[in-house]
Amino acid sequence: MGRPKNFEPDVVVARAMETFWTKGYAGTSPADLAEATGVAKGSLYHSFGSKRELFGRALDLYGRMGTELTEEVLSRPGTARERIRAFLVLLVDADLDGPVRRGCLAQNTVEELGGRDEEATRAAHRIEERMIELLTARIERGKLDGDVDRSVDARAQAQFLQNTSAGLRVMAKTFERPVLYRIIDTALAGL
Amino acid sequence: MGRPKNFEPDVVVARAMETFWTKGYAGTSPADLAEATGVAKGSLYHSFGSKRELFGRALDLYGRMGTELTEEVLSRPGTARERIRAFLVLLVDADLDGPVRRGCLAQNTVEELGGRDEEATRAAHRIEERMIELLTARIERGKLDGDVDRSVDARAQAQFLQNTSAGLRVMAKTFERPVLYRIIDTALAGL
DNA sequence: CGGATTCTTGAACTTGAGGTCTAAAATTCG
DNA sequence: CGAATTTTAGACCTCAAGTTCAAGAATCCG
Repeated sequence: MGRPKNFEPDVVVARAMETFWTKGYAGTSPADLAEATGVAKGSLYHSFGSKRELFGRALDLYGRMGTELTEEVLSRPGTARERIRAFLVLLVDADLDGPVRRGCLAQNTVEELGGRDEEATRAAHRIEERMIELLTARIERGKLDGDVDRSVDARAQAQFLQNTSAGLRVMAKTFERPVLYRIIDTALAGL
Repeated sequence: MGRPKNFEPDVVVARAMETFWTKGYAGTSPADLAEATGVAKGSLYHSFGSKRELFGRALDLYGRMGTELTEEVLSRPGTARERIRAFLVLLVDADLDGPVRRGCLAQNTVEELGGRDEEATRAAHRIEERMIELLTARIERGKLDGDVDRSVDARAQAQFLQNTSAGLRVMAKTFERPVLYRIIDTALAGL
């Protein structure tokens, strides 16, 4: 029944994600996507409908990958504080070690499309909310483990840490590593 | 000699700034600028050279206005902590009370043009550095006044606070006021 | 007043983005 | 094998962004 697709949709979405992440939504042209994915423009439109839809899939994938990575990093052995530091350091390092400092796709989306694309903005917001959940859970566990003081408001701390992370991902675009590391140290003083 | 301009360049730059701030660099077309400033496209090009150059002037103005406002807010009577809280609250309120949540122009510029426009990125970065200077100075003064503990590393705190501010301006695009205020409270715990 | 000079403006031009369409190619099923 | 069905590549279309320009308007100087 018909000719089979010549590409793996998941791979195409992943490559599209990389491109959007690096060049931004508006900054990515259909031609860019065709080149990045190795699939011709016509086929992309046939399979994904529009640039905007493909972006939606890419953002979705980004959220799932990010959540997964975060869970993984936070659940490794150590105190809440150690694990959260590792998490923040990872974000900074990932940005600074890459060829371009691209920050966080969800955040970039809010910045670029905020106010102009309700759905994309909400999707990005949900990703941020989920990060707060994961941080909250890790802090709660720290309380049970005894490495976090009982008086700490886990949710408030988590929101604060998400804010710190958001700041870092912007700051990482122009500031150098020692400054960013020092910010992490200062931010963790309250845990 | 020659026909006089029939507009005030400073006013045009200020209006252009508002437009870039609200719609982003790429999102602002020459037609938008003509409409916002009341000056015909051709005249704008005659006077300012290009969209990019006009943006440069706008960003410059933004930096000066921001610096001025910050100095003003930080120098009013009160402890360092009170003044810095007022400063952060002001940023959040300004964003949430406006018709659109536009964040910080300097930061938006880094997000949008980072990596693609070296000069704009550097200009925006200088604005952020200048904020750190102002915060550092205010904390140092707090130490002299006796309302900040001598053991505090003023510069590290200032960098951390700039990071918090950067985070808030992104978070303010999708999170609600109580969350943002709580983040401010948590961030100020170290002062 | 005439001319030199500088400004104003709408129209015209160029380019590339975003998207559609089609003819050819590939594959499965009967 | 051939019919039916789907994918593919890229030519093609439309539209707006960003810029330039030619023609006219206002001012100063002699």
